[in-house]
Amino acid sequence: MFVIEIMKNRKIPGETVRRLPIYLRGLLFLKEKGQKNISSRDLAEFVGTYPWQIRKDFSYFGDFGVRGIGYNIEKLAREIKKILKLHVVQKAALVGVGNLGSAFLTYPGFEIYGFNVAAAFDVDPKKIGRKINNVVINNVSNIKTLRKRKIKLGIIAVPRQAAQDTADKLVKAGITGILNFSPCFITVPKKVKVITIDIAMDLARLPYYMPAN
Amino acid sequence: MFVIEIMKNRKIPGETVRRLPIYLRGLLFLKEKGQKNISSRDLAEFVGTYPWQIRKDFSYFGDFGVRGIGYNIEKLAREIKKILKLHVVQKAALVGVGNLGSAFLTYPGFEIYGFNVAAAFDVDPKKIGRKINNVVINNVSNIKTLRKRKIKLGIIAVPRQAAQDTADKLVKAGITGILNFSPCFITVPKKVKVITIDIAMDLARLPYYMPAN
DNA sequence: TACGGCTTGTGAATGTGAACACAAGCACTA
DNA sequence: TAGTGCTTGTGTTCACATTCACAAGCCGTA
Repeated sequence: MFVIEIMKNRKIPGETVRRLPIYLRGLLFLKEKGQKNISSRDLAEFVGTYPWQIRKDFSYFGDFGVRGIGYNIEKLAREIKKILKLHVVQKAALVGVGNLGSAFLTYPGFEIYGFNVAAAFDVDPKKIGRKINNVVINNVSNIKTLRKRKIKLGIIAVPRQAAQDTADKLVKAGITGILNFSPCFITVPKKVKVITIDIAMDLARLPYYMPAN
Repeated sequence: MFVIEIMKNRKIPGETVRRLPIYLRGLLFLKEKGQKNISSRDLAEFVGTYPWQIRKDFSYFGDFGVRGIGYNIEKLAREIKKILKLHVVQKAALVGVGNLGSAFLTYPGFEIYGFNVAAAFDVDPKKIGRKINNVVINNVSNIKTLRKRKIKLGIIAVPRQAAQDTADKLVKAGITGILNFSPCFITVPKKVKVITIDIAMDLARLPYYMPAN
């Protein structure tokens, strides 16, 4: 039997994928500070988890560390970016330029992951044509242009009652990933991945954990 | 042996608590529409989960349904609110009135869960004194007034480098629950519950699930 | 009161992820 | 080359969450 393990072919836990951006965020910060290497113990403390969790997570993708030394910060960040497909600039389209939507157009946090909010849409004629952070707000009827522009990522920040319709339009325009900020469940074809963030909903489970007085 | 089960005394899975606001959101919507009862099957389809999941989740807290009929929407919503301690108005304080923070002050979604953003703080003298949605923006140095006002819930929307300091101040002011929008891990005493939402981070795991082309 | 149709509530089985504990392996020193 | 100190990578164990399958129970009807 001459079996050579070319690739680690195990199934990746969803929880591991969820944590990768957390690690990346921490690593990029540490790299900025000029640090070269870090042990799983120190990284764990920094990002708020446990060393074994970190080592296990990385072990699904390859041997990124050096025994006795730890992980090379720059190399590890590069590897995670590759896994998450963030090694190329990811263009995203925003639909709904209300208070929340506007905030996203100027939000500085997207950049570190290599995101670029490259298009914005709204239905309000008063907003259309205006420019926020160098992005011109377009009429929603032009969503279909996303296909030509090869934008695959959509951000929904419209009122709830318009969310499903917006999702349908985005899917028709060739979007395959949606970040949904509307407080509702939306239905999409299986090939499209949706992540919903309901801001109030996360707040809503906080009191449960708080002492009565 | 005359043992009467007064309360269901089992340990509640964290995942169940995480889902309760989802159910509540759906139920309040259906109630608005005038619907009286709903089966676990229909509710599951509406909120994007499975009937057995819903039944199991509720079973930790009591017998809320009626066999053969389903759940009374109004009663169930009331029960969930009680479990989540949302049956009384929960006042929250916002720290950081930038683009994102301003959006929260006008965000309509908090209301349905019974939240009231009752105070806002910033460091920028230009913003202090201004009023957004009937809330006067206060100097951060006045955070300590939260204790007197019995506000127990804090929302952090400041730049990353100020996040930990803000959290410390909130804790000192008696806050016991924090919703953190800054893209970093913050350390607090064990009695304080923190939920961190990093908007870009959720976006960051989307490309992983998207087809290469 | 008995029966049929329907839906809940839940023990048990299955699946998934977290935590552990330790062998493997690198750097450095002598 | 052998030894020491340190940190990774991972098989195994343990804990938690999902899914199943079905008995229990309500309602309407006759």
